Amino acid sequence: MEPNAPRNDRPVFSPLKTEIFWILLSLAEAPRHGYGMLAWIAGSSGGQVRLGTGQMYRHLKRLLDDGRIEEAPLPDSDGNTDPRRKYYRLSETGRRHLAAECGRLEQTVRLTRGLGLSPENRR
Amino acid sequence: MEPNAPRNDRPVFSPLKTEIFWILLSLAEAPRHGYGMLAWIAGSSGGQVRLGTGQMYRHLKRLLDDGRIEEAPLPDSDGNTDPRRKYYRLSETGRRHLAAECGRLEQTVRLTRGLGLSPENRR
DNA sequence: ACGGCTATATGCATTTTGCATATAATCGTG
DNA sequence: CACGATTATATGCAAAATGCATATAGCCGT
Repeated sequence: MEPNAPRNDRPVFSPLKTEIFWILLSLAEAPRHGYGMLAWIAGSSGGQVRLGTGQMYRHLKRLLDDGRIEEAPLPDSDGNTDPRRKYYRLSETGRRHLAAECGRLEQTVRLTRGLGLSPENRR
Repeated sequence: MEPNAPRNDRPVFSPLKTEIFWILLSLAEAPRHGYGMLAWIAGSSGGQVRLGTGQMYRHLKRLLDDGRIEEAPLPDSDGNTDPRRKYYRLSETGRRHLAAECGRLEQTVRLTRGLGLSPENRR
């Protein structure tokens, strides 16, 4: 084994870091704009996933470049009031990546449980 | 809401980044040394979690300082051959943190599934 | 018209990463 | 027993990512 082997051969669907996972997840239900995603993530994660606005918008830029999200038209639900809002949605690739990561998380949980880690001692 | 609020009030059991999770997980079964942990992680994650030796030993140092792992005596299983080997085990805190994170992952998976992400389209 | 929230974006010091490399001990094989 | 391959821990450094402050500006109620 050569633990220092280069890692640039990363597949497209490499493991997602927590923040990216949640950003994609915040778009699973419906298109949102950045600030709305921040609020959704704060709420849905119970405040545990913490993202500043700086990180959010930088990640959005990269996810757009990667083709994992794409700009979406203003939904009807939006009163169309604020011209600053930019809506995004998952691309097909982004949705698959999210599903793949969820599968990975499931496997990880199974492995962890199998090693005797109980759901007690939470928090 | 103030999405740019400071985040230094992080609780002790903040979400673990993937690499740290796997490092702790590699100690759940039995004490190991750094290089052994690398091999275990590469195997158990199916090669998906990639850690170089540099990251590993720097993380170990930090986890020791944090009190989430502690040095352990050489186990009998080890032929006691190599004096370079340093064994580590989970501290009680580390084990709780690992269990907590596993619970968090479970919740995340449930939420994700609830949003209609199917386990298909894996990889 | 003022203050507070919504919304996107940039600046910058600090930290973290990826990867190469250093150092050294063990082990198998000729 | 000398050698090369592998095991094992550790450091160096350029590049990237992060935390947090700040800039900019539109909305909304009073």
